[in-house]
Amino acid sequence: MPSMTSSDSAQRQSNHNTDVNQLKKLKAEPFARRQKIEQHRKSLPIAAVEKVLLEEVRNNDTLIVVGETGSGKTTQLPQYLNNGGFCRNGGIIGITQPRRVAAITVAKRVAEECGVALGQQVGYAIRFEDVTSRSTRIKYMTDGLLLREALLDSYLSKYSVIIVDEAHERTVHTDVLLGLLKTVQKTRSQGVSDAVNIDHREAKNGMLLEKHNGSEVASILKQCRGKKLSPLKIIIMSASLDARVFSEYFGGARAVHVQGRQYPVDILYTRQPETDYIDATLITIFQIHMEEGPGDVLVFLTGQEEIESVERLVHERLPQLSESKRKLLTFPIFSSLPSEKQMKVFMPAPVGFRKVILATNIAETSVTIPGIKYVIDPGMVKVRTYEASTGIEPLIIIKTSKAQALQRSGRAGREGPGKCYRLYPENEFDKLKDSTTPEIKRCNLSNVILHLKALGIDDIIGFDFIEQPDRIAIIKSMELLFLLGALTEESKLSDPVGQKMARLPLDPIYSKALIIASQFNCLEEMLIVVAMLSVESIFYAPREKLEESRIALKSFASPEGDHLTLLNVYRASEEFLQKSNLVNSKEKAEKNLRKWCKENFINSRSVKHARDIHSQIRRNAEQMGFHVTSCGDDLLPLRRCLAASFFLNAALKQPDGTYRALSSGLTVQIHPSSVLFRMKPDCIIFDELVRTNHNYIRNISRIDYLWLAELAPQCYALQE
DNA sequence: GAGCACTGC
Repeated sequence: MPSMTSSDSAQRQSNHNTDVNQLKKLKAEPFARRQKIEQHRKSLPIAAVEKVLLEEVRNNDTLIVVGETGSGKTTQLPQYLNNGGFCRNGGIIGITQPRRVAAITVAKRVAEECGVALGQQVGYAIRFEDVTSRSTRIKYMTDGLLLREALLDSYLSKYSVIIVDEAHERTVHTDVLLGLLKTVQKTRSQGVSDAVNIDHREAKNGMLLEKHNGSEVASILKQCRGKKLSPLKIIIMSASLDARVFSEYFGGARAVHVQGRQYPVDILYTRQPETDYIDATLITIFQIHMEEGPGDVLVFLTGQEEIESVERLVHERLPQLSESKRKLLTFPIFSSLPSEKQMKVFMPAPVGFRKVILATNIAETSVTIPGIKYVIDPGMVKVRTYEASTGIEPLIIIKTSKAQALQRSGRAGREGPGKCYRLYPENEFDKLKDSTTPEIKRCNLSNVILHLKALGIDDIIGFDFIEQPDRIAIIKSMELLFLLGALTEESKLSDPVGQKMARLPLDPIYSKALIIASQFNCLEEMLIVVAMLSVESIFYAPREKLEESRIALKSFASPEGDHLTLLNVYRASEEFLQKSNLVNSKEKAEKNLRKWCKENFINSRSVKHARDIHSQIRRNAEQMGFHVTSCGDDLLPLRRCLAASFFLNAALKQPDGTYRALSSGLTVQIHPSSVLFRMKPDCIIFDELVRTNHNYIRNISRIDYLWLAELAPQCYALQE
């Protein structure tokens, strides 16, 4: 699957200025192609109900659209609304997606269907990338991005319609957005009288913004005071057959069902429950290979370890088959797999060969692999959970939900009729939960709370969520925010600390670290550390090259800990890139950087991501008036700032070499990947606590015990 | 002396 690069986006941005050329190109476009697009649009199931849909949207403020895969709802409905006059008076139709790739690919498709250049009437916006312009009327975006926009414009006043797509996935962002939209819709329909009440908060946000963006804020304020806000239309789109939850949440909103277009998939169950689903998976793979016609196989497993062991077992058993039957190739895919290896699943198998794709959940929604005819679903999934009492978020393996099983089997019917092998008996299916527990019920809520508070929503427990999060989880997260100084004793967002933390797109602890660092002249360094902590693992150590990777790591290692080590890695990569830039083109320099990363056992995707985050938060920090200064060679202030922000994650060495986490009282161990694994300093702070065989802490720095009482007196007092 | 699903700002 083609991935976006920043150079792509730069090119697209420059396209905005070449309308004339675009027009010429469009005029020259073959008539046949346009006709083909029109034909395709008319053939979609949703086309049959275009008039009904427009009528329903005109007559109702909120509408639920239930459409299965292939209905065309995501690409067509916004076009219908645009043609139906819903963008009159300059209103924008916003469509939110849970994933970035979806926002990009759908926007591209719709721009093509409309015959316009991407970024003009049709565009998209995701983090780090805004491909929209003043003329954009249909805007695809991630739901998280719209939530961010709401912090600057709490009425979402530029949108006439907001469509929340894939609402059935129930991500945290979707759930918070639904709650917000409900409030915004109410306020906007009440019009100008109530708007005045919120002006106070607008003004407060405005204060923060004025330094860099006074005109934008002024215009929002003017909009709110001067004119009556137009009502907001909300459309919730879901693929789940049960629209009731959404309908009830929006006061009995009407629901329209749109036919999907999928090929039939035969569902096969086992007669008996399987005791070992890995073994059952293997048997099924070979059964399909020996007995079924051509077509590739997609197997859903829970994680990297399972994928690698199934792959090994398949190759062990393959030689037992007759030579003509050995034409079977396996391809693993999971998110942490380097992208060049991920790409391989998209390549067609050589003639006569059958591809077996061993995938995690990534193949459920995030990537669509062509050629799949058979799906093997053992019915298990690995999910992150949240323990409010300890704050740990352990990963556990559980049974899938019915909705998930349906989603998986649907992967076999995209190009023709298919088969799905569920490795459990049919009566087990009936016992599965209808849908997956919404993320908001199993995650840390500190960011959600910070966000809602910044939107002026103070009563979190009383907030009208579509599904209420755990009361205890809310209270725990509020406690954390209070200890970080983001909330006052009255649970109000503090000014300026809480206000500033809410504006940064980071974990609250990281935001706090930036605020403290700005006061101790080491913001330059902290911006790098926080960016590096925000991405997936920076180092990778393939089993076969363990020793080599260890030597590579040593050249960056700091005796003070992992935070300074990450700083060293970032600086080394920057230095390499700058030197390379002097003698190479930008593309060549980036390619060289990837090579440098590989040689040093560093994940180049993570470094790229960290650089993007770094430039974003650096800009944010400057906009908020922070002084980005460096502490130079003396990194003591940086370590003190780490202690002052990560004080809740402090741990003390015990006589047996394990550590005691001070706030939770848990016994923890330094993860073997840490540079401090052997050093074992007396007092440390850590970034993260993960539970596997032990309670492991990761990303650790040595600190002085006395700093805790000095820098976090709200938590620690010196004992006599 | 270890292995962590997937997203997102």
